[in-house]
Amino acid sequence: MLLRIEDTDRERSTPENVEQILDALDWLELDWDEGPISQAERAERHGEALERVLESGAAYRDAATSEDVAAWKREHGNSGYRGEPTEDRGAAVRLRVPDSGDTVVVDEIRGDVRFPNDSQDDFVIARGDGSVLYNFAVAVDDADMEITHVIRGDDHLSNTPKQLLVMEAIEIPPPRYAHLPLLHGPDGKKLSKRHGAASVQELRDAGYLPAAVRNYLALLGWGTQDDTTILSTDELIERFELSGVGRSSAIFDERKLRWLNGRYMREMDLDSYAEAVARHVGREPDERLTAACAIAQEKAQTLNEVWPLIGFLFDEPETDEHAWRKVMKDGALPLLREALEALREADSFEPEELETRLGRILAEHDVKPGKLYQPIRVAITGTSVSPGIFESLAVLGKDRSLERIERAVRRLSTEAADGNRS
RNA sequence: GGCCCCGUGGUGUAACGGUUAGCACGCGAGGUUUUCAACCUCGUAGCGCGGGUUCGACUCCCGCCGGGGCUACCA
Repeated sequence: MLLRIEDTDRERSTPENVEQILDALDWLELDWDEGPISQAERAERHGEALERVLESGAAYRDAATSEDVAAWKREHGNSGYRGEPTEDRGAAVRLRVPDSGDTVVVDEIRGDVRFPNDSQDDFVIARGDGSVLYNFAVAVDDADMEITHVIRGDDHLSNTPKQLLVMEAIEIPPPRYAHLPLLHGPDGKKLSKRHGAASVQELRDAGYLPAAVRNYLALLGWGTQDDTTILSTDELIERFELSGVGRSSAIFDERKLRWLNGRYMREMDLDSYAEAVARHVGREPDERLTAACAIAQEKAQTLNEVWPLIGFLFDEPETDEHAWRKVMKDGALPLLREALEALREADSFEPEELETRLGRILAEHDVKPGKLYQPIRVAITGTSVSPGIFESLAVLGKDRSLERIERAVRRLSTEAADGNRS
């Protein structure tokens, strides 16, 4: 099965444009091929095919401009435009569409879709300068490249009869067609590069995993009989059926993608996880990063969320003043001082020992865990949200932990003194 | 305007002539808990409308309404 990748965005394909699409395919870990025919060769074949249809009478030159056609339509109602053949070599070339009958698209997903020929214009297949237009070019390419399946967005369904008509004119057999439901943005309009929010590049930058994106996308417009949600790529390949694809368009829901991505993130093995995080934040994976990932893996739904959780282990954190004010009050200072002592005496600085030592303080004063742990958290991470407190301390290490808590104690003391004075 | 496609909760879907219309995300409540997540339990909400066909319609037919796509000497 040879499948043509079709950019559904209505832009002229520029090299940058194509580059982007190929990048996206690579990121999604999808295989692709440049195809058997070069760009130059294609142009040549288009020219040949054009000559052929002109000679056979399947197409003709017509001097009418688009304004002329519009005027013609106003006069003749909504039936398809038919032009007047001219000898003018500079005129555009139109394909002669039959006056009666239907052109029927046999679609693997939608069944037979009939398009009445009398409502179809004799459409332009080549400009006055001889360059061919999309609907003509793809039909010729499909034949030349021996494309067997054209699987593309629903927005191309109405183009298909034109392409079919072209293939009929140049006497080549059509490929099989399957028109997938379109993806819509939250605004209900078809998703395109303009939507940004859901382009593959955006998804990558937002920290989603290729496997999760593949899983999520497959579920838009398609589902298994038992409605399974989590499907590995192997399972996807195993279970996917074109015939099972739905017909209605789907709205892209990033919240569900987030959830799904979180599942994939949590199930990754630590090394791949650290590697993915490293690549995402532009660092080299090392032992420290791996240790950091180990304590954050349960908490992040996207790669973007990882660094905010572990950044404090690498750089001096900036203090979230809101969190500070919320946490550093009433009993915080004395508890923090005690914690400092307890931690100083710790020799292993393993999570278990830290929990024991700090737990003792809790028991002595009969305070809720949050009263002690939140101040420590803000002291060492700068924020009130972080991985588990014992793990965080352990990975940060004794010296740096003590240093940061000391600093917090100093600041608190100063603030208390200032408070008393005023 | 013309041609075409589509219509199950907020979202993605399952069931396709007979079910209390299932599942997942989200949302809400509770539990667990050192924060945030995660996790567990319970709950919330749907067959666009109107006619047929049928003993029986979400499922079949027609109409309407709604959404979308195409309608370039663009791709």
